[in-house]
Amino acid sequence: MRDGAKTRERLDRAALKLFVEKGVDAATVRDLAAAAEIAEGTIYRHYASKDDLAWELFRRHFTALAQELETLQAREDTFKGKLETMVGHFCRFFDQDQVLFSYLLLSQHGHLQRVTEEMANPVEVVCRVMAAGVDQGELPPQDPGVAAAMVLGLVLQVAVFRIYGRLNESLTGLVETLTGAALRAVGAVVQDRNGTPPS
Amino acid sequence: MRDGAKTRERLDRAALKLFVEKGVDAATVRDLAAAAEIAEGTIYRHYASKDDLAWELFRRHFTALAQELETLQAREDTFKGKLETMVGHFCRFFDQDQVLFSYLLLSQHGHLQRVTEEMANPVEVVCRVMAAGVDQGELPPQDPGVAAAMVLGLVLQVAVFRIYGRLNESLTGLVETLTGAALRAVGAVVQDRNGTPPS
Amino acid sequence: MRDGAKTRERLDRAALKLFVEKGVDAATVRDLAAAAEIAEGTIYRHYASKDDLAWELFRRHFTALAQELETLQAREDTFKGKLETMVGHFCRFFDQDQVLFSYLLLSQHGHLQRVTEEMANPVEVVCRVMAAGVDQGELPPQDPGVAAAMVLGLVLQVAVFRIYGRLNESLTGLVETLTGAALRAVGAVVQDRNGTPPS
Amino acid sequence: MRDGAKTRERLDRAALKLFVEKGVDAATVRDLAAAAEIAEGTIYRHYASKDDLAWELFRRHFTALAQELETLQAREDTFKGKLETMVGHFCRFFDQDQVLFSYLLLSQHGHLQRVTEEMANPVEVVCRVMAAGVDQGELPPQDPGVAAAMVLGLVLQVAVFRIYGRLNESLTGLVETLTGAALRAVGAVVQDRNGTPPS
DNA sequence: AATGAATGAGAATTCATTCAT
DNA sequence: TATGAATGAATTCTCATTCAT
Repeated sequence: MRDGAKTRERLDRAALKLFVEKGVDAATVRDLAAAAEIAEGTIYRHYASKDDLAWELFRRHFTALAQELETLQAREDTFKGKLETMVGHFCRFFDQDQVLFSYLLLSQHGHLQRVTEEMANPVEVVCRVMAAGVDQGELPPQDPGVAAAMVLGLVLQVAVFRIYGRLNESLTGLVETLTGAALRAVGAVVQDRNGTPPS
Repeated sequence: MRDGAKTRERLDRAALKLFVEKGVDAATVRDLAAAAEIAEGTIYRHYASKDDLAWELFRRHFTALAQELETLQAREDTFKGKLETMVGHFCRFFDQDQVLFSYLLLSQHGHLQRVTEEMANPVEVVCRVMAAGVDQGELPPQDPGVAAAMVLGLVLQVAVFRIYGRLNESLTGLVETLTGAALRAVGAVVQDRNGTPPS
Repeated sequence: MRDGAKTRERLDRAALKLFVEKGVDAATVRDLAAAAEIAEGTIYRHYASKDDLAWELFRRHFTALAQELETLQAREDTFKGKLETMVGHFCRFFDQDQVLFSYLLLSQHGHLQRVTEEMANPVEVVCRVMAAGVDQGELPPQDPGVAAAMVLGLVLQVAVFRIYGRLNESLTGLVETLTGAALRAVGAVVQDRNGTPPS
Repeated sequence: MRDGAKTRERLDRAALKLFVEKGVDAATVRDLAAAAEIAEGTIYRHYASKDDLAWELFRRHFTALAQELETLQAREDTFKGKLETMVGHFCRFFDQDQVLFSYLLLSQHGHLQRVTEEMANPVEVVCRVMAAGVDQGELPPQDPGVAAAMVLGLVLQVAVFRIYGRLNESLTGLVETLTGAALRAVGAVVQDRNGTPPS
């Protein structure tokens, strides 16, 4: 029982790492077992299949991220507050567990078809925040979907640049920059470049 | 003698389509041959391997896109002009050949490791435009890499939303919105939401 | 768990037999698996490739033969003794395991390029015995390489005739004939046809 | 007609060379066409199949060699004369066209099954000369098959050593050595090492 | 006769999964 | 639970041969 949990934890981390390094398809069960230092057959004590492992890792953290974003944005009253806290969370998440963040980011296209409407979904959270911002008049009238895409892309592409070594700063250090840029992009503020509102 | 060029054209289109639909790994050589209505062996008269086909398709259009962007931005004198023309090109490209655009967008993570410095690279073009904008004082001082990531992400994520059906408008119809958002994000203009400069 | 050693043994014997019957190239992996009564994939748990299997089978027994010849010749003091014991060994080897002997004999040209200087080599053993015979004055002055070739050819071609059904006697029954002929060929004895030294 | 003959000649030489270098199975039709500087399809204007080409090259020269040996030995009256002329022919053949000789020598095991009794066969010629030598009392009583094998092996293995670089002399230079060794091996002479009969 | 693109059967190999221990 | 040898279906790739030009 104890051991089972530890074994599974080792497997999960090893899988995350290999899936990011080589891609889900290219990482073989043999690779996974070797990296987790367990036997190949043991994987099937914990997951029904390799695909199930990949999906389960995605689903688990994808929904967890959605729930975290949901909780955080709900605490804030203003659109600006919600956006700031969400951008901040993305950045901290990236810095705290780049492997996991990269997995969600890079493997999403292989999993998105299986994501159902019922599942907690970070993209939906962002969309809803945008729609609310427009509804509340905190944002100029616009397609909330477009706004969500722009904000999400703005942050995630910086993560991609970081992953590929085009950028070396921590994302946490860029929170203000990104938040400011996002707010300006969606027209939430008309202000100078630094993201600080005019006094 | 049979016409090799036409055969290859059929193969290229079929491969692009299948690679986008199922992913490079999941699309089998058998699938490709069936979709292109050629024999499996014929594929190997045109490409050394399935991977070579996937890579060659990526490389060819990735560098072509870079060259197009380069040509277009060079025609413009101002940062704003360069950005507008680049965003416009992305949007038109998407609307004209969504399959090809999707291939470049979704398969990039499987190919980026093989991209060398010598290759024409759309990301580099955007980065250089940003750096020049900062140098010329058209943009507030900032990390050009971060700026490039933000602009690129802003546009590409809208394309992703479009691909996954979250958005239904043509990207061409969003050119002004995206350009305005991008300009504001990097601090190139201080203005209202619509991207029209204050009179 | 299943017994890997037995599986491998079955595979080795089946491969040896098929390789001799049809040749390495003509024997398919499917043939091998069927003959060994294992699955095709199982072959790759024991050898990296069909070629590796063929080479490993060659290498293993080629060096073993060299070591046996070396041990045997070292026990003898005279050139004549060394030659007799080596010819005897070849003949007994043939009679005891014609499949294995045939494999070494018939497949050699496909493997000889991979034989390195470091590997124990039966041909080298024979060459060294010839050189020593000349050095010790037990043999008239002559090129030891030519002498080795003649002795080796004399014995091996009889094996070839046996394999192709031109001869039906056991090689063991020909040991004295072959030894005598070999000794006379290299000028080690001047005597009558039967290999018995003049009294 | 003219051209056809030249094309075929180029193909034959290229095939011989490649078959020796890589083996019949490993040499592809593409290789052959490239080496002969003709199109792949052209090969089938001259031979029904790759196997037919390999076999035809073997058969043609195998039987030619048999006929030459037959003619030469028939000119000689004594066993010794016959053996000398045959050994001489093998050696000259080797020196004049090593590629062709090597092809016959190294590819024989892949073709011997198709050799019929009716075909002129160099091995048979040697066997018949041996049998006649025993019948005429020029040779001590012995199995002519064994004698033929020994003589043949003695000469051919020297050729093998030459092919693999263990020997550097021309075979023609070894004719006397080989003839003497062969005669002594089969008991045709009782004499010194040099192959010169006692005066 | 010659060409070389296209074919497709068949080969080697991979690898997720099963199962005896 | 854990192991890792064995499985075999599926995959990639090869290459002798065909055939339209």
